[in-house]
Amino acid sequence: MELRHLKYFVAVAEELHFGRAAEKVQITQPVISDQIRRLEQELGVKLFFRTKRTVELTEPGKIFFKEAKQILERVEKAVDAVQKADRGELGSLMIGYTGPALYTLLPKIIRTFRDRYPQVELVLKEICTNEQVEALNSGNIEVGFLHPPVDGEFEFISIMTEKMVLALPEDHPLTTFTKVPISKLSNQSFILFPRHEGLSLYNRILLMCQQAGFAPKIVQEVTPQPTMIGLVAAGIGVSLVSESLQNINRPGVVYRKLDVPTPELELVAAWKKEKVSPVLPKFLQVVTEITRIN
Amino acid sequence: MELRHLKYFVAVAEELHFGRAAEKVQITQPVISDQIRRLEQELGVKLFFRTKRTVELTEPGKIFFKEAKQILERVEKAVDAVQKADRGELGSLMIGYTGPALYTLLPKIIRTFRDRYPQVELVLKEICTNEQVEALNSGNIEVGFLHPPVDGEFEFISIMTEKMVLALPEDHPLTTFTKVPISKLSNQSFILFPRHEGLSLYNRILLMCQQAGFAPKIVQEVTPQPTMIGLVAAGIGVSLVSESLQNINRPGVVYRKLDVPTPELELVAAWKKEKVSPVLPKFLQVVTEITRIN
DNA sequence: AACAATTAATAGTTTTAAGCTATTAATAAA
DNA sequence: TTTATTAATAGCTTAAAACTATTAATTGTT
Repeated sequence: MELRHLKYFVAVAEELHFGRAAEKVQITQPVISDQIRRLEQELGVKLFFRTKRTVELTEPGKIFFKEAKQILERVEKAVDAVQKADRGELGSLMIGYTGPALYTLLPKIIRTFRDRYPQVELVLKEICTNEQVEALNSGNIEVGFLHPPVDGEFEFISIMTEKMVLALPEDHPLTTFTKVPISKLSNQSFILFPRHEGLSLYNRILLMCQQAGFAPKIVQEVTPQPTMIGLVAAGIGVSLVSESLQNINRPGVVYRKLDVPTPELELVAAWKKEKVSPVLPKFLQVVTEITRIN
Repeated sequence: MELRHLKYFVAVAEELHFGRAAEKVQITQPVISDQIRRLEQELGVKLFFRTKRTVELTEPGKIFFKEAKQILERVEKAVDAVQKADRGELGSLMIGYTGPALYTLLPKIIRTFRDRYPQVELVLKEICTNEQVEALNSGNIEVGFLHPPVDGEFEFISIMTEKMVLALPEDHPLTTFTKVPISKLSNQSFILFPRHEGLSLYNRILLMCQQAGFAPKIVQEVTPQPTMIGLVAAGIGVSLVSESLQNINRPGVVYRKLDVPTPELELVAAWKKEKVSPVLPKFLQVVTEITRIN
């Protein structure tokens, strides 16, 4: 049995006339007669009562009619779905991101993409840069919002570059400075993110301190950044965070620039050139648009 | 696109290997390669990434895989359904019946059939004998439980024959008789069913009275029988009902035989020989069984 | 590095069956 | 009785499904 048989059968069942049914499906009448006969033979079931003049569905025929129509509809839908999927308008996309992405452009990108392609399911995973690299390589995510530098062959769109700012408890003596001299930090307790969460940035921060002549006294390594400034507010120490974190209004915390250039945190969208799913280009298009506007 | 393409596609998607897939669907490997290529071309969508050595589903391919599997399942179910319907194990049956059928064997017949063929929907309609004849002719019902004689070409199974009994209010003077002499009924108020509800029986009752030398004084013509004996209980009059009605225990009503032979009410299952649906023979089989047991 | 094994694709052929035209047989309507 | 309608049949053509044999590319092994 093939879809053709179902198509012809439905046509005859609808018209109850072999000639008109044949016309409807664009073939000649003897073909329809023959194909219905074969279908009945294969099923072992008489689908029509027919004389030389009249055609009528049998009871089993009526049952099969309902089924056949639904199957043909289903097939149409399947074809539509696979073609939509091919155009990237249906399917799913695994996305990795870091905290800083979440506090800047990612929400807007997600919202815009959702509006434009509602049939694509976006699966979001907050994971750090080097785990994103692994996930991209293994195919666990298709695109990552992460912080260079990274090893491996990736394509990039640069989203933004952020400076770091000093987060202080509001009653801290250093809040009197508009730009805090870095030398004043030599005796401060530091709250930083764990080293493995951002090796490059971590090292650049240490380097900055080293060049100012001291090694920072790190009392806590935590993540994510909202937790870091929570500890700052609690008076545990000071912290260096990306400037976009100021978008979150956290009582008890005050932000100050340093008097030296700080390490910069670049956010990029990264993906593997090979095995790009149809959804990805549509997503990157949105990323580009949103990045350009901001 | 034909079901064949879906079948081959699903095989390749499951095996991710053209050779093994070919084996699975019992054809040779080049055929599968060719058919998948044609399918992709018709859809306009690449379903597999493939090298000379490896096969992998694309994202649209994964979408289509889910759909295709479900469609094939649906087809199997449809084939099963139409074959079940052909054996009379699935479908529906319109049944007509009169009141007396309902108080005797019909419930047991229905229950037995339901247990045996749970996928057949029984549609029951309480209609009088001559309306059943029309319904049988027009195809509105396929089988009727009715009371002969009827005009027209029908097949029959005789279910049972009932005598009539006199229904009396419990405080009625005639209750003193074990067998009530018919002559005593000449002055009684009669509650009977409407003439058109059972022309033959009605006439036979009148004839019985006439032979006893009187015409019954009919004060109410109502239906169904439970309503009739309700009126008897209320003291409106006496009634002649089928003896099976005694199965319903109605306080305030007492039943007595007459001293003459009463008209007999035969209950039969009747159907048209032409256009018998596959369900009907299965139903009639149950009717025969239940009738034989009782 | 060379060789063997694996595997999807290609080429060429056979077979199946889909589909066509012409006609027939049966039935209903005029 | 005649005419029109309509499903089925017969015979033929064409399309495509499926086969065998082979190739080309890739992976793994010696």
